[in-house]
Amino acid sequence: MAKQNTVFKDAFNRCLVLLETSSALASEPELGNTLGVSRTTVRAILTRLEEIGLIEWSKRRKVVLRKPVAADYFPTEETDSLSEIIERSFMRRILAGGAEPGMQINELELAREIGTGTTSVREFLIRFSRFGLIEKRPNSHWVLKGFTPEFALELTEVREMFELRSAAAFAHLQDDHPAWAELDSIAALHREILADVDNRYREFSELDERFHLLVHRASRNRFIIDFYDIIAIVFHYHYQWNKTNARQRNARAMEEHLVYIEALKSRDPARIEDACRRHLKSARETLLQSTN
Amino acid sequence: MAKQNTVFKDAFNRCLVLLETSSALASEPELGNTLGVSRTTVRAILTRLEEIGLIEWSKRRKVVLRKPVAADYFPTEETDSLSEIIERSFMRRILAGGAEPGMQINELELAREIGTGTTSVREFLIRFSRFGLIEKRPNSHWVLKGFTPEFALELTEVREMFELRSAAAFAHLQDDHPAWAELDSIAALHREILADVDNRYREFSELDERFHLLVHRASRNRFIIDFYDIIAIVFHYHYQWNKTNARQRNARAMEEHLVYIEALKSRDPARIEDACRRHLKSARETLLQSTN
DNA sequence: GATCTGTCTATTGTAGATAAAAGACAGAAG
DNA sequence: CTTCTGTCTTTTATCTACAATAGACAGATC
Repeated sequence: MAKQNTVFKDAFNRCLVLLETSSALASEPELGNTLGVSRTTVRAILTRLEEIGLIEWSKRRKVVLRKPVAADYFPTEETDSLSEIIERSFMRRILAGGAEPGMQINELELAREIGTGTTSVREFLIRFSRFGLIEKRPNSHWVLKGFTPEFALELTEVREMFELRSAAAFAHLQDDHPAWAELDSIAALHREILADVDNRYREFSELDERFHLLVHRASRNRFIIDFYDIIAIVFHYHYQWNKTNARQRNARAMEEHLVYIEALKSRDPARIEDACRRHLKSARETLLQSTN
Repeated sequence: MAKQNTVFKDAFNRCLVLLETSSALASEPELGNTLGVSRTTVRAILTRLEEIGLIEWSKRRKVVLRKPVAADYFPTEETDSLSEIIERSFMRRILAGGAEPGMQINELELAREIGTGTTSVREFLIRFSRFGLIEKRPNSHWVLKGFTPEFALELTEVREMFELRSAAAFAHLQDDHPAWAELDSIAALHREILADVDNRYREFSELDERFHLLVHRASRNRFIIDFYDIIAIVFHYHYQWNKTNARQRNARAMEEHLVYIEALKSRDPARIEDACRRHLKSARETLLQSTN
């Protein structure tokens, strides 16, 4: 295969979701916009919808014949892009276990294990190297530096610098800046989840990312915002594979977030700094506990 | 061609330099160590040295027959690795002119212009993207964000945070830490160059990088140290293509460095911060002047 | 005349192949 | 018994090819 058609499959599935509720389909360019794909892909989707008898399609006329059923969807395994698959597979290896710092990483071996070509693995490793967990020996292998306490400390040191500055910048956003509305919506979601924390504590991971990214954005500095990718990926996988005390940890973090959010809304620099520091301190401790 | 033999050619040239002074050759593993290449490459070098009649070689016996002459060397164009060629060629395009922010970057076109395959260009762009000057639209082209004043300001904002912290950390290095000796050697070189600044001001670029990298290293934080790559590459090409007032600018920067170095040696936090801030301020202004 | 569709072209994402370079191992030489 | 060389295998760096996807343009439809 030269290229996976995951863009098509994923967009197709999302199109089926649209059809669940709506009984009509927009024009090709409009659909492309909605699904975030090109018209070429839209036409491939329409062609398939017609093939499986979901619609009748002739030029502008698109008649929905029936509601989609489970069997119409592509299996979710087939809708992940190759880079997502490689990332997950790689992160599992290095965060979830058995990967000693100093270990060599072999492109060919990794590619075979994941069932993909070497080019994709290589490109993934290059992209991933900016996270500071691996390093290349030119003309030779990659070296795993490992998810060690040093890594966690270096990461959080920079994070603290960046987030304190971003939080301070947040206080100076215009009153009508959309970030304030987003902040309220995030706060509301926190309260909702906390009210039913036993069942919904797993939603914290995504919320956490949304909140901190919003704060970092206030810096209006691409390097600070981009750096948040590293935090996000580390915490994302960390939450996924380190479940000890998850409910309790998440509840505590959400309480801290709410204090932090109130501080931001007060625009009082000292209060913001205090709330931010407190939260970052406990985030650092959480992360440190899971290093090897 | 599957792979350029630039490693071989470059190591071969460096081996000739060794032969200029020395009249004997060490064992294969030792030579490999000296040149930083594998024994496979060392043997390829020895084979060629024999072919062009520079040595006689039989097992452990290596007899140098004559001194190398200019014609023995590979031309320098052939010793640059592909990624260096791509980097230079790309930086010239975006820093030296005619590249508007928002412009699309076409992998195939770039590859053709540089005379290389698309894979190498792609990998370069991925590596380069961490510098914040370009951005990828998935399944589509790259977008040039451009060497704009915003870029320069965002870059220097982070740089200032990092360097102030690193400089402060420098003051706490052990007395016997090798960085102190390196600092002295850097200071001496500054004085040397300043004494003959009209002829030697071009050496500043390299010296600047050496000095600031030394300071950043004191942070012992991989993210801070890695970030210095961005500064280094930007300033490197900036010095190369923006020659207006170069002599004067460099002289001023060197004076500032000397004050900064003295401050570091005093280990007085306030004095360090002051010297560091002054220098960073003028570095920022220099950079800003050359943005478009 | 604005927006749509049919058709065509250009570009990206990925696999597979191959030369260069690294590196492993056994036997030779000190 | 340590270090070297001869030989062989493994891995990386790079090219080329090709399907998926994006995107451009002209004529059709509202």
